[in-house]
Amino acid sequence: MNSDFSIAVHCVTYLAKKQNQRVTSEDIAQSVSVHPVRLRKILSTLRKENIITSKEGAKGGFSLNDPPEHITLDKIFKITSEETLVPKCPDSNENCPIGKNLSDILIRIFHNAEEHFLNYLKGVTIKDIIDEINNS
Amino acid sequence: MNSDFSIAVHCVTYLAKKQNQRVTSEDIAQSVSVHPVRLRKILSTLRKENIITSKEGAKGGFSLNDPPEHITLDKIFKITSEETLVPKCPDSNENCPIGKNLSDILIRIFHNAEEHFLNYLKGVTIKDIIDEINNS
DNA sequence: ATAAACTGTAATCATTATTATTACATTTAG
DNA sequence: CTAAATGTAATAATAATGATTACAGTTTAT
Repeated sequence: MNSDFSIAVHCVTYLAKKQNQRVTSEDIAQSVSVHPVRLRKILSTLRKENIITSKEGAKGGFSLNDPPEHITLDKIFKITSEETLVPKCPDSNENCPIGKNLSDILIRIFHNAEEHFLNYLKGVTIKDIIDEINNS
Repeated sequence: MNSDFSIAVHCVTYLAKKQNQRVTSEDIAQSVSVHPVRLRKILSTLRKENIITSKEGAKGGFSLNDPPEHITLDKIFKITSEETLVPKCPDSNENCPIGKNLSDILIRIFHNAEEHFLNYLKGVTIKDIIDEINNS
């Protein structure tokens, strides 16, 4: 798994803290310690999923669409990292009854496990994170 | 995440199918399509956790310790892949209140999410997998 | 209308993680 | 004593991730 998810959460949290302001990728990059181009790629997917809005050009930047208490982590996880929990299986031997079927079976099992995982993340909002930050 | 977990499940399932026989890493490698040395490394960790027994030397090999219905996937996952769900966070800016705290908070959240994930895997045994293979 | 400050994105390079392979020590059966 | 195994370290090859460069397009302000 790459770190797109945690970077995305960082971005959204950052934007939530600066609600009603427009923030540049350069600015966010300062906080996350990640190259602005990479951030823009991640922010771009968040935009396509209507989590944030971007504005090009001078005085442009990014801003949150919804209040932090409405943004749950499962959504961000789905956008950035869906399916990454499902393990890669080596392409096992087609002539072996175990190898032949195991991959499909494991994928199914992991799908279910991932749902339990996401279900927990659904209960955590960006506001929860901000509250935790404020209390620490 | 690497594919150690799915390889380990494959190995254990294979050994379960050949209960009371001793199987070589070469033999398992045929089914999994993975290099025997890599298998032995993974099998070695399973041995240390008492999932399987190995015997060196001629006529040596690997065998299962317990009946398949007693082996749950969460155990195998813990052995091979514990903590791999917790996202890597870039070392973010210490001078930024968000960056400073977010990493710890995310790690905590993911710990909890992983528990839900494992809890589901705890309900799946190697016997379940064998049954699925037999029915397909 | 043009310069400056942005986003959007493709392409390349560097780094890291994963996997395969080689080599060899050790153990055991026959 | 030899052949067939495991155990494991070291190296090499491949794949994934991440940083950087380059540049096109958009918008603001002068």
